[in-house]
Amino acid sequence: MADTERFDEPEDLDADGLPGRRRVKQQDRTTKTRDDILLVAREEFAANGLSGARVDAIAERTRTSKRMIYYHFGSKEGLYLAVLEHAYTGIRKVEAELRLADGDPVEAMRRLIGFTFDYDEANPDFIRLVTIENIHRASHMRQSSSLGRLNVSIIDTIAAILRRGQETGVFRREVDPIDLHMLISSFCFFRISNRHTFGHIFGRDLGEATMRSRHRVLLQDAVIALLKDPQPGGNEPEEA
Amino acid sequence: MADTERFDEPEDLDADGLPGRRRVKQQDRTTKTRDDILLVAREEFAANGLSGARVDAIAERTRTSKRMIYYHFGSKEGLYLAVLEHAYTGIRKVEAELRLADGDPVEAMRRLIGFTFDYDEANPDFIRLVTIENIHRASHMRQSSSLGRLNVSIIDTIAAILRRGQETGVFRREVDPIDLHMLISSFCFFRISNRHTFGHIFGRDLGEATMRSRHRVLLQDAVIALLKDPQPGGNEPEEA
DNA sequence: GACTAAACGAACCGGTTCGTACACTTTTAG
DNA sequence: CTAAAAGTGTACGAACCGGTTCGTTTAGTC
Repeated sequence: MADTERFDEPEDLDADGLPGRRRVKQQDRTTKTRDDILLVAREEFAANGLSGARVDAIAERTRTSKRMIYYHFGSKEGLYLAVLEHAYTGIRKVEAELRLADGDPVEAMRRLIGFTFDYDEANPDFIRLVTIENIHRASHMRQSSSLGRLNVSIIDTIAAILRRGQETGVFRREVDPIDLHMLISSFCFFRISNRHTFGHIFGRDLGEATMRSRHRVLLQDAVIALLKDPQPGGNEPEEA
Repeated sequence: MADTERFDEPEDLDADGLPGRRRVKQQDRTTKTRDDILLVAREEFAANGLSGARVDAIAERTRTSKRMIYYHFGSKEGLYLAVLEHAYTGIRKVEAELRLADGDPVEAMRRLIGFTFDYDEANPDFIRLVTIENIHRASHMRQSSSLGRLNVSIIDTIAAILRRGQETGVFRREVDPIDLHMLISSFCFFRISNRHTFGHIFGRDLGEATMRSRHRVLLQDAVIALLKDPQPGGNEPEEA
């Protein structure tokens, strides 16, 4: 016993009054080990998917052993979930640091789009993890309490920019912030997630720098054009 | 022998001069068997990914046996590739039937977007297969000769609409047709591919009908607004 | 009816993979 | 200092799974 039931969080912040200065070192080392495993596991899961990933392969590339993976994370799925949570926590933290409340709404919106674009570009592993989780119909994500708690500040940021733009009069169309976030995200995400099939079919390397900057501006322009457009959505005639 | 090297296409159109009318029935049955396997395999692969899919599971749900899968397709990967080719052939065929050359460019563009939107919505399994193939970095796709031959008529269609719009003067911006296709596709694709994670995080059911039609119009409006917009792409100031 | 080749089924094999038992060391608490 | 608790490595088991072997049935040909 004491072998199982260890995973799922540190939980050992000296409960009693005494400081337990000694414990810090151990705690520190444990965190290091966990993080080391987490990093390698992220790569492995991102590269091969959940069932494609090999626990042994992860263990080999870690400075610890497979035994430790099960000690800390309980199971392959437990490890996967931890990786997923870790990745999401990462982006949420960065998103929360966005400070775009002031200044020209158009410029702020361009910035925000540029940020999302760059983040996805810089974090293909995160994109892959999300993709994989979708293949599994977000079933692991749903089991996670920590992922449920995370609030998504980027929506508030978008909403704020939108409101200011409407007050100023530059944005003449009302758009749901989440819808807009989806419009932005989808393009940024797709560029990374589908780069291989899309690139192959159309004979393009989506990683190329010139294309990257062209796409970045394209998305920004499209969103701005949409927001400035007064037209409340035209009808298309039904099937001829 | 004669056991391997059977897969990869019918190839048995009576080589000699004799008609071989009888053969038709047999050929027919073979096609039925193959298609039966292909259908079940598509579901299994779409549901569980390449390594997650179980050949035994596919065999069980087929009216034939595992033996037949290997008889017809050679290997698990061979089967997967066949499924992928089949799926791509499907959409290419439908795309080629689009007739949008005439009429109002704006209306034609709305139609085209609506078509892509609806196709993705109606074929989640296809979306999943593409997703899975991207996880594997399109490595199987690259091995396929049949997928290389397929030309993508939708790009020509887009280009034609764009040209007409520019001639008419309604479209004031020049956009690369493939870029535009990507902008359209990404949104339609994302709505399906990421519906689970996105839905969970934002507490939304992306399958809901009201949201579906709202998103459909949103994308159409965004693209049209972009195309009408004369501005050749504004700069965003660098990091403050 | 005799013959051939394709279509098929059951049982099986060998390698892989997740997870664990056991034995051992290190750290922390009293 | 001592005992409990936490951390660690090795080696292995049991299930699983892709792929094959071998033999049988069916369809078509002469």
